[in-house]
Amino acid sequence: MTSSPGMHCNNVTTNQCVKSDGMQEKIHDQEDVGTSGFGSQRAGKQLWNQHLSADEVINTKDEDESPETSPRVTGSYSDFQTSSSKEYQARKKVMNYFQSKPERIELIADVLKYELSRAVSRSVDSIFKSMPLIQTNTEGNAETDIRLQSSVDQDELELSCCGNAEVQVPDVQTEAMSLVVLKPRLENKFVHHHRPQPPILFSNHDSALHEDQPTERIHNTVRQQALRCSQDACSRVGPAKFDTHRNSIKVRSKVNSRSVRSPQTHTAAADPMLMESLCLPHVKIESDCLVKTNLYMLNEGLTTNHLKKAKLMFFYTRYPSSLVLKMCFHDVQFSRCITSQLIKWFSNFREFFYIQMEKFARHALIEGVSDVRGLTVGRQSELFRALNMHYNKANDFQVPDSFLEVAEITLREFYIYISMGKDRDPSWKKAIYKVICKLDSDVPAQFKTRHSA
DNA sequence: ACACCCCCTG
DNA sequence: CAGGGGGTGT
Repeated sequence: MTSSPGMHCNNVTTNQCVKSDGMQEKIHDQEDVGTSGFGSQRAGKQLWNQHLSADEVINTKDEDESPETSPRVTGSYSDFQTSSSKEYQARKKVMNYFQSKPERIELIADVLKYELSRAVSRSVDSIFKSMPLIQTNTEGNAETDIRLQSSVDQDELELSCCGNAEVQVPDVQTEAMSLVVLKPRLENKFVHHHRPQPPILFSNHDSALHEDQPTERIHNTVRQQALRCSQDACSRVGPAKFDTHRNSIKVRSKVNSRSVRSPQTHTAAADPMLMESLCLPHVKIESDCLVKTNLYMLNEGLTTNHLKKAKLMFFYTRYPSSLVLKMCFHDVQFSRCITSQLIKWFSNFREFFYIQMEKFARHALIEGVSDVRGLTVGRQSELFRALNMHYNKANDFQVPDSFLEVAEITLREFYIYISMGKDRDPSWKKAIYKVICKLDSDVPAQFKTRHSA
């Protein structure tokens, strides 16, 4: 009962911060956009309380019923000091009284033990509840006051019971703050499109976090996440992926990936073994959820959504470089196998593309088209419909004009070569490929942002 | 040796 | 779309 509670508090708090930050990416599809911060906060608290053990529920109740230790909405640090001072004076009188009654010393000792135990429990809980709000909520609303008061309370506790005032909350807050602040701003490319851009729901976590998401929602969702993890995110990945050894590795690779955050590692913070050692049931649940969510966010395999995205990319690039692929699929843990698979996909796309071109070129020759200028590829053309059906089956993506131009050029190339009888050369298509590969255009940034990756 | 591509096949 | 063979370039 010396420094270990304080250390635990700190580690737990750090875990919580990393966790809430790490969860951000899959948050927004689970939140009602119209939910106010306060309402959301309340909902989160309710969910959070469902994780409390019976003892903790009792403590929470006591907290509400004990005015001398309960944080007040309108309270301030000076108020706290004043009340603390009064409390001390009162206790001093009581102690003086009991000094003359030795038989009651044991009783008062028990009472004090109970109070201390309760304060520790409540303080640990208050750290969890207050951290994200302390970081970023600059508005002096009631919620903030409550959280700050809890923080002060907790700080006081650690100063008195841990004897090591340097490790405390401010450092943890600073670290957590850095995680939030360092998150790169997302560019909202979609607003520039003249047509309601299809949501581009490509990948497993296409529901990426909106940049200016209120902290309350992040905070709140961490708790909801803890509840849902066994049904939702966890079900997206195979159960075999969660052995303890891999957990720490995957978490670290997540942090170090081209991901939201700074390259700093939080090994201790993300170490599930450490969190399990804390013997806090709700922390354990969230540690599992954190690990699984991280796995969930960094795919080890390509999904059908990745395939859809790749097909749409084909409208811009027929021969994507590895770099482009990595930029557009940075939610995937790249390996030789993944790269090969992506390359193979585009190879298959090209194959279909060229087959269609050859087919329609020959068809045009048979139909007696005598001038290449008569060969066009419009959006109403049969050729385009065939291509669109293959690469954009849902027809929810606005195919760029540049693709129509490339298709037209390709069709004419095939037509010319065939009409000249060059298709007798076994490698006659190579010359066409050489032309077409130079017609790639840049993949729009929206394919490279976290919204789509 | 390796990466990448095309072609063929199922 | 994936697997595999064969070709080409570095």
